[in-house]
Amino acid sequence: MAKEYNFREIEQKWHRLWTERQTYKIGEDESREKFYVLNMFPYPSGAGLHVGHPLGYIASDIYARFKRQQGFNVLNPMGYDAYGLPAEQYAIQTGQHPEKTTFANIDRYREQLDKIGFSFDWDREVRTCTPDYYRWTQWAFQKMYNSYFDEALQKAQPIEKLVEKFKAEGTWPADEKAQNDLLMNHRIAFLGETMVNWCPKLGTVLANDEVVEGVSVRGGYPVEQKKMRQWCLRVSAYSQRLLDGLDTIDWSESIKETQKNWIGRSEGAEVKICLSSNPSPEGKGEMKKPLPSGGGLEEASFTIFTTRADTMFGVTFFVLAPESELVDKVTTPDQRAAVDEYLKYVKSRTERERMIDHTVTGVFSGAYGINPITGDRCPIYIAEYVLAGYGTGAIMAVPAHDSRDYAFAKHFGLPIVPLVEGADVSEESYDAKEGIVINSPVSEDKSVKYDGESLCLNGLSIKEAIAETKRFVKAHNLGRVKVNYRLRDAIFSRQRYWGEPFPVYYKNGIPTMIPEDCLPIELPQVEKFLPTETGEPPLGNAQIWAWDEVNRKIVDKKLIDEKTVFPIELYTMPGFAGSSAYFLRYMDPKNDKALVGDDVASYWQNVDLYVGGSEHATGHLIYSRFWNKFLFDLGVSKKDEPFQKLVNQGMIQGRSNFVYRIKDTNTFVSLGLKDQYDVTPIHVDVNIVKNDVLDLEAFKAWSPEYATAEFILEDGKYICGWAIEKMSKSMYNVVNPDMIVENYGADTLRLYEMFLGPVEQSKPWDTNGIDGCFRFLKKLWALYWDKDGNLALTDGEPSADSLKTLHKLIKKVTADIEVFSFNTSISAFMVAVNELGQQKCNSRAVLQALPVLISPFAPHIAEELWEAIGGEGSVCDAKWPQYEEKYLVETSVKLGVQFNGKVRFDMLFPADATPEQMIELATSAPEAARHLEGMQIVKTIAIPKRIVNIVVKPN
RNA sequence: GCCCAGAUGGUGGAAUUGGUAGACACGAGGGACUUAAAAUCCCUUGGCCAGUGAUGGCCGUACGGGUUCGAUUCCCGUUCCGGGCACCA
Repeated sequence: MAKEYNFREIEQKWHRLWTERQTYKIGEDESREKFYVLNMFPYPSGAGLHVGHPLGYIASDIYARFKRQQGFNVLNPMGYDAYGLPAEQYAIQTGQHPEKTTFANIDRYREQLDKIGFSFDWDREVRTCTPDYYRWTQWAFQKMYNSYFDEALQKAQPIEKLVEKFKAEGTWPADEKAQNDLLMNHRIAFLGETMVNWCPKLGTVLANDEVVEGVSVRGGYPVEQKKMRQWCLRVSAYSQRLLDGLDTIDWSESIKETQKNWIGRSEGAEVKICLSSNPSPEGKGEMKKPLPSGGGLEEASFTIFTTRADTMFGVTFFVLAPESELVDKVTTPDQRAAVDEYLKYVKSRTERERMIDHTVTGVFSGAYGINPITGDRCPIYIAEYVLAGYGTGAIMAVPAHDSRDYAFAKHFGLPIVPLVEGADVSEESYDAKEGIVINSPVSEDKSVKYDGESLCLNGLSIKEAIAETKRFVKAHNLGRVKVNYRLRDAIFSRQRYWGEPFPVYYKNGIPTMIPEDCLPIELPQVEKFLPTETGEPPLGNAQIWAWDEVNRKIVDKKLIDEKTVFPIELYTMPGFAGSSAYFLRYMDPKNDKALVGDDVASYWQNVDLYVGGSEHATGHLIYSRFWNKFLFDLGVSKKDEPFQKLVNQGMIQGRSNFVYRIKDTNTFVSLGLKDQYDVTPIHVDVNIVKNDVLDLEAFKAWSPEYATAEFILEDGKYICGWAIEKMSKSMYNVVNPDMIVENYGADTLRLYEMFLGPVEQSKPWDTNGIDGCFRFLKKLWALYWDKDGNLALTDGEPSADSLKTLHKLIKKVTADIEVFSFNTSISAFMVAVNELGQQKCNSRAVLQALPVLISPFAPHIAEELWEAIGGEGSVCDAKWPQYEEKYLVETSVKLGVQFNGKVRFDMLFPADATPEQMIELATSAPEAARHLEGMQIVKTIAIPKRIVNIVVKPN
């Protein structure tokens, strides 16, 4: 009896031995080069792992094991993102305390992860909800509170430096409240009264990336705008560095693009527009003199932002955002009623309506502004298509070259002046930034002179015209060059229970940091942790939640006297707080003196390879880059960018199966025959379907409703229909990795997840092909044993074929792992194992290399074989083999010969043939003679080692 | 609307980055072993045409053009699917 591949026994054995021997425990080792592999850690949700979760973990584990075998000291940790909305929502849905569910879920995750055989160093596990971890989240927050962003240095600085600066400038106020307000405008973590995304259903505010199309990402509940006092992080200060950093890291173009869009840098000009003091439409020419400077100007002017400075000559009106403070100032008495009515209308519209419905609305303010370049007097409108939150909340409208301005001008019958040669603006605007400028100015007297110079852009390209206008505006003090970013500050408070408490108390309303050495401030136990629609924070229910300044501890709220005992912040931090610097904590998870020790941080530097989903592009991946840059400014983190290379694993979609019930019966008809009946498709659990064939007995047992089901079969089988859908319980298409491990083993699961296709690509989970991977492992296994179950290796000289197979494999796999092409590596293994089987190879020299090569993919079987052949230690530490070219040399090269691209045949050339010899051989070959008959050779081309082309034409 | 990525057999996907398209796997069909099943092994498998056959020919990488001796690959245009941003001036 040949020895059977008993994966259960093997996998259990090695899980035990790995734990006993601490195979995956690693430390800092200066003698070896470090490599840091990291997965985005999971939210321990209640449903447990499905087959989509391990995809990225398997990919990174393969790479980590590979790097380790290449001699690197590899850090490959895992932990849990346990605070935040998902964990809390699950607790709420199941009516349990989040602490209980979170820890139960973590245990379940751990159990599932352990079955798959990852090389995680579990001694380094972090959980964001444990006090020894979130102590450093609170610590970082306090550092941010005590820092400001120095624009000139482009880095964070201690807030004291800013105080010094204000004092030196003489702008430091005497009043403590004013001092506090002033600093609050500069702190990186600050308390701000801003419009926030308020989600009543979730009972909390949300960050911009947590809201899509006016509804919450989590749950899909409506979100409204509300002015609230909230903690914020000044992420926007880092806009330029976040943008610049993208050029230094190895991320996919699409995710960099997403971040660039999100940061939304636009370079433009701010131009000061004076109000026309002349109420009559005949007020022309009044500004044909340099702008007055100083006194009185502020009241009579506003500033617009534009990226198209070249279009100053085409301005025919100005527009203010309805929320702009200017609206009130400019509105004339006779337009007051109309404006008020319009503002009322705008207010009645939800964010969502405004986003979806783009009909043109607006109202004339009654006021006029003077275009400083042409001196023209243009009406000022108020319209909701201009946003208060971006730029200055005011624009100059150029209908000829902006589609929104165009629509507005058409609607209100305003003039449209084209400025680009050949642009036809009779039907639509010409928005492209290409062309030659005209009408700028139309005539010389339409351009205002400043210090004897007037602007003329005619004949310039648009690009040149933008630059020239910016220069002019700057030179004559009409405005300034300005860069705007779309990226907004992150709202950092949540009116929720399950998050890090803020280490802050309020002393007479002024936020004050709890001393650093008193951290962490632990989350208090409360009975009622549910959020409220009104936004009352659950921490308000905590009784022991006041700060005693003298005794430096948390005390009962009843003791609050506003003298030495003060209320503590009731909000908690959002989910992204804990996930923003966890990669640093893994380096030194047990350090109770620092987030990470300086030596340790210097050794591990940053993450070399980060693997996770692209859905975090505008959330976690922005926040953690920001957070890390801040810590870098502090000197805690050693690299400006936290994640050098990023691989985005694709989503695993569900593949649902359907049965077809004939209407009003309990009879089900197979896929191929369903069109002959009136049927209703019904989702059926994919776990009772194999290769789209329904297990009839299992189906009857699945639900009492189907116990008496009858079937119309085709070829004796019931074939199910299928569709690709989201993997979800309600579609009955969730595949649990435990079942795969149970039936095929972890090694097969690992192989199959990788074999499914490129890691980066989204694809449906389709168990149909899993047998192929299982068969491969059985064949690999069979190479090592003879009929009696004894090791079949011999020490004889391996055959040239076997050596070639082996070295081809080493070459291919080494190259493929390096570029994350795991599906093609596995294909190469399958080819190699088939070849070795056919060669009846039992040479030790060849077969001892295979366990090493396969171990990143299938570590359990690799360990077992490695042990069986007497390998030393764990296969994890076995040296990755090198291939040798000499075994790969072809004795002859098979080449295609083409005649005029139409006729071709294969022939063998000697490997060392020169191009000339190849041509000679090709043209004199008997096969060639047939094709060359009656033909004239026009041209011969020899591509070294590849192909000979002979171009012919009829004689 | 703007930006990014993509489209290859019945299916998942390969293709040394311009050089024999369809590796590998699944599924399907045929065969061997077996009382039978499972397991295992072997053969066929992009389409069409001709031939008893070995084989030969034509078409074929979403569609239409182009560059090239040669294009799945490069260029231009079109269609479709996915992702991001979106009254961002």
